[in-house]
Amino acid sequence: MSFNIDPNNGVAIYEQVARQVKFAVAAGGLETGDLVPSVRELARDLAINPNTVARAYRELQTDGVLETVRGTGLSVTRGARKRCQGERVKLIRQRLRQAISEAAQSQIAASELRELIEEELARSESKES
Amino acid sequence: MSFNIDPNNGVAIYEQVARQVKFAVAAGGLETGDLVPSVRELARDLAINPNTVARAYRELQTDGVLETVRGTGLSVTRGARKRCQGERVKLIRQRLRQAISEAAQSQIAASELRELIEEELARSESKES
Amino acid sequence: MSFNIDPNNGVAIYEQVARQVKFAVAAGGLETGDLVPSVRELARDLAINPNTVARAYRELQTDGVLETVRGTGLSVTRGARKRCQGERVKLIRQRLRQAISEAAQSQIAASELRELIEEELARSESKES
Amino acid sequence: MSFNIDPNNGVAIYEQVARQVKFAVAAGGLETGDLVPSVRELARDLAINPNTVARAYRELQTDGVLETVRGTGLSVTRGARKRCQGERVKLIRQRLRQAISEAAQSQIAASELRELIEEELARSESKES
DNA sequence: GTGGTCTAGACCACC
DNA sequence: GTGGTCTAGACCACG
Repeated sequence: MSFNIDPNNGVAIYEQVARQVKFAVAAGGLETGDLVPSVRELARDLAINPNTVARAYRELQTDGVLETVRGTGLSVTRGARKRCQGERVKLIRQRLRQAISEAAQSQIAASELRELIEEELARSESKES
Repeated sequence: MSFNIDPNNGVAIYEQVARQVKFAVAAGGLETGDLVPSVRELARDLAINPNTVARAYRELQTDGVLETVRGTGLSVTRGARKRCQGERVKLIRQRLRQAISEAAQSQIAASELRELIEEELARSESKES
Repeated sequence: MSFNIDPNNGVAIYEQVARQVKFAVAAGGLETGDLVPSVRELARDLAINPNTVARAYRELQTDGVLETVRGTGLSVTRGARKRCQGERVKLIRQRLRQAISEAAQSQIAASELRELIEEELARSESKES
Repeated sequence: MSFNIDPNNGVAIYEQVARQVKFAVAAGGLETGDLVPSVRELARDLAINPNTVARAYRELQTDGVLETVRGTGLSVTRGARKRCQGERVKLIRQRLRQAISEAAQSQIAASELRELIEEELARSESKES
């Protein structure tokens, strides 16, 4: 359950946090009743402001993924896993669809698109390592 | 050269305008020396704020796609087509980079990502035909 | 559409703001497409922090009551009125549920509770007239 | 003297405990000189934090309902019953008044309010059984 | 001008 | 210790 935040990828930080919690729930890393890291702890770990974490957690509450346990923390709800599982791939599909649509508008063929994604994959892998 | 604007697709309106001009140039719909519609006219046609069109045209001037013709309007520059054709790929790269970054956060491996893009490509092709 | 805020009535300020907007929509004081006061303006008028207003408006967006009009402001959505009229009852239901739960803890029977509510209804009616 | 705790009804748990002790005293379930369960025992029975019970008992001491008996525990004071009897209905009245006031703001008529409370009563009864 | 995001720091109730 | 709320002030993109 180690999150990584990219502050410059266009997606709001609180949104990145919320997503990664959802993905952890979907993957089983967080199960029903588990407590998520405290606002302050996660903020410290990710080197971001506690309010930003709080906002992510608030969003997860309204999405029915987390619920408060008074004076204790925030725990994963019963139906959370099911709710989260759909989202993982769905999000990426959306992005890819957008990219493909824009590529089509620019008259870029599928073969060229495949080359581009291979180049970008290679680029990101070299960056990670 | 009929543009369509989607005010809620996440992309800034001025950006959508600028792109579609660039695509028109890249595709040959607008050739060297052609005049683009006046700010007021295009704003009226697209039902958007003239400032927004002005900003798009300003961006296109900065990018060397358009140039002012004194007392006449804005025309497509000589090197514009070539320049726009390169831009074409740049935007897609950006999108793909974003998708890859998000996929990594969702713990989606490169192989799975390749599968997804193949699925989405197939999907878009079937939709076109 | 004049709001009044009571900072010490136990209900969060942002919640009071959100409710009063909802009630205004439900009552027809704000119609589809109307722009709500800007974050800064309302904050000034109510003498509260702009972030607090922003939070109320954000809640109203996730509730589907408001939507952003880029660079312009926030407008009332199409289905908002209907949605708000439903919310109206929902809020009261919540309150009643709370009262019933407390009554049960005090071992107050349903019949006694009915009597109490009749008394209080009579009391409020006499007060109004 | 079996208490029931609803951790999500908006009322603080220690407050729920304190109230139910008061109601037990008012109803005669606890008489002058009776010892209340120890902090640890009650905490175990209700599956809540001992600190929470301790806080409830502290409040009851401040309210003059309980007093310490050295080396023994906490016992019900002499004047406690009379003191507690007034409170039972008072709290519910407060809640109902609040609900009625909010209903009025939302333009919900008395008749509709009666329907709502009947529905909620039915709902809570079905839930109990 | 508009909303959106983030940071910083404070206070509160609750466990 | 926990989350919830509020304030203050900054920066950004957009129209």
